[in-house]
Amino acid sequence: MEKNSHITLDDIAKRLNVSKVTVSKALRGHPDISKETTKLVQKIALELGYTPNYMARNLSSKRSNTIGVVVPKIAHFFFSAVIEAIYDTAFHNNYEIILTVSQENSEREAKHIESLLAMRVDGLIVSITQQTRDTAIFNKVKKQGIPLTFVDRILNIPGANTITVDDRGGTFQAIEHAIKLGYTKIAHLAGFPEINIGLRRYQGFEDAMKKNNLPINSDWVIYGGFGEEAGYRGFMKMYNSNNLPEFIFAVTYPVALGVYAAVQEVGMKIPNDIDIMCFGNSDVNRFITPALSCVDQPTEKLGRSAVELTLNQIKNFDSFKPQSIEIPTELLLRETCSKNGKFKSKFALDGI
Amino acid sequence: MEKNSHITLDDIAKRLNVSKVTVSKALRGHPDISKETTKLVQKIALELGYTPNYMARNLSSKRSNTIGVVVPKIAHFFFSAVIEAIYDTAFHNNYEIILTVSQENSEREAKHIESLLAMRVDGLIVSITQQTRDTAIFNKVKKQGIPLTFVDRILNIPGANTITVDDRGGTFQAIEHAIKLGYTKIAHLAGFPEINIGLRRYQGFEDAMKKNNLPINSDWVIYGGFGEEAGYRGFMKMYNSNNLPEFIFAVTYPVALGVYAAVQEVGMKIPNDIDIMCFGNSDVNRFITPALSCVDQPTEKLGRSAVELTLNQIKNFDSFKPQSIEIPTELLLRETCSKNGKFKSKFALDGI
DNA sequence: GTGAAAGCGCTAACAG
DNA sequence: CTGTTAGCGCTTTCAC
Repeated sequence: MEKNSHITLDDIAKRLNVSKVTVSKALRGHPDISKETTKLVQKIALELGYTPNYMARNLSSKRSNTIGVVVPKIAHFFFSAVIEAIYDTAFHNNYEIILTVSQENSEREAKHIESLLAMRVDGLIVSITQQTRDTAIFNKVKKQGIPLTFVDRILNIPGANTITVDDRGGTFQAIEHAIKLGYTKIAHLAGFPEINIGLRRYQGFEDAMKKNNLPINSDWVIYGGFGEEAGYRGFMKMYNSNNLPEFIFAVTYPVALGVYAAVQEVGMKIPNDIDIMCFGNSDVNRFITPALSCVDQPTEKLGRSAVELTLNQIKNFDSFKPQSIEIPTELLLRETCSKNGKFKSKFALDGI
Repeated sequence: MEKNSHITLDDIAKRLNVSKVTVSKALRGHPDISKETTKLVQKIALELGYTPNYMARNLSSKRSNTIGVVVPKIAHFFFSAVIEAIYDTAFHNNYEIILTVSQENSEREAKHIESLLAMRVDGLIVSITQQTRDTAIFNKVKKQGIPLTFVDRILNIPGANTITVDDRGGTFQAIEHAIKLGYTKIAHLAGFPEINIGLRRYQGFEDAMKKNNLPINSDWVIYGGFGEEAGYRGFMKMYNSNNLPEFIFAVTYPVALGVYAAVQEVGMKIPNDIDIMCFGNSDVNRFITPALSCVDQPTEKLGRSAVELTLNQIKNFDSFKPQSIEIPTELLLRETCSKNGKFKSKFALDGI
């Protein structure tokens, strides 16, 4: 029960009358050491309850077997799913993850990155905050030669990898679907244009409208953020000006939920009075009434690719060329924006 | 851009013709060093882009300023909220968190704990998997003198702290509420009795039934797990035996969602044909129709307390006595189990 | 196959 | 106030 009473290599070595080098090698299964010695060492190590000291190991080997991760939020469907995939992939590659949370605060983000550098992570995976504009800290990361991969919310840093979903194409597909259903008066609650996902999703909207020769009504393109309030306010603005569209595409699912709230408040009904769809899936999309159709982001693939790409760069540092990967999305039709009724029940349970 | 070209204390020392001890102290703001030297050192450190090496620091100081965390899941409302609180609290105390995810797999849990021990975390916070029965690894943690705090899903380990919510009292309150509304035929979908939350919630159910002289019908106490399928199967079992209760208390919200699915499938309606409530809140509770009343767990407080307690033990190692904290819950009434209609609209947005 | 020597970058203890 | 000495526990040459 004593504090700081750890068994060391030397303890094992003395017990067996060998040197600690032998023990070190045996424990790592180095071919230098004979089978018998190796077995013996491992037996004693177990017996003594030896726990290696990674700090010492990493200090002398100059690698940490660790990837640092910075995300803006955890308690959010998208991020928690991506994070889970990151953890899984790292685990299967025998790497540790050190996760930090910026809480959408860019100063905190920078602090976390400093810490991660100080911990000598072998690579870094970042999804930036909504407010990140300064690139200094990221340039520092690259200057120290640390592989850097941006996920979903990206920055243009020379030498960094980026992994995004096809925001533009996914949105395009969704809008085209709405148009095929007969909608022509189409609104877009668009987040912020300074953030890449806001910009790209808007472009997809624009693409689809142009291709179908539909006018873009500037009253129906509303910026204001990615949260519920943005959706609520966005709808109310259109409602109060007595100029409502037939269909709304929301930049995120919380924005769509804000619209649901506003629509109910004014006594209208989705999807009959006004129809809606959004970018991004969540549990709520599935269970809300009417169930909310959306552009589904492959979170698992995003997280996995981020780790694999970073690992790849760590292991092939000299020959590696920075990559930008864009992952396709899928249209997930439920009760909204889906007149044909070909959707699964929202209560359909997986595997039953 | 070179790999592994880090500035060290010595580099700064040589530049200023002082010893590296002076630099080390100056950088940490040690009172030994004069204001001018300190300032000068900090200036040069910044200029050179110095990043301290925590591995070296921790190796020699024998502390890591780090708390290890093991949770069964991330992409789950309850855990992601607790984790976020853990991160926040650690951040404000200048501690780092190393989070690992067991994916409800006890072998993986043990592996992660070994890693965290090897990283020499100063303390450990754990919420065990559904299948954890073996206590060996936790005893090892205590043997190494590492402060250990269990959160929500606990194990009985001598010397460990536990932080739980009042599962028994919260359930009691919920069942009493249902009884006051006039229900007497009450069912409980109860998870697994081997897990503390399963056991405690069942006890709360039992308490309320006994106190109100209501019989407990063994056909209406159904075990089977904490997920959606458990809820689906539990309801179907009662339905198929032509013996339905008036009210169901679900051990978790996924179990309740499974019941929603089953109820819809057989063409019944909640809350008129059968009413329901559950332990645990989530976004879905709020947005589903009818909105699902529940026992609300104070996730923020759980996470915060876990970190504070662990930190307390780290800092007062010798005088510290292990603690068991139980945090009260709150009844959160929405559209189910709430005949008086005094609930807020499910679409009510915070702060609007 | 095995081990002795050197050092990773830093901090703690003590001496000046 | 500043510097010297000695490690922390491990891995990496390079001899034997």
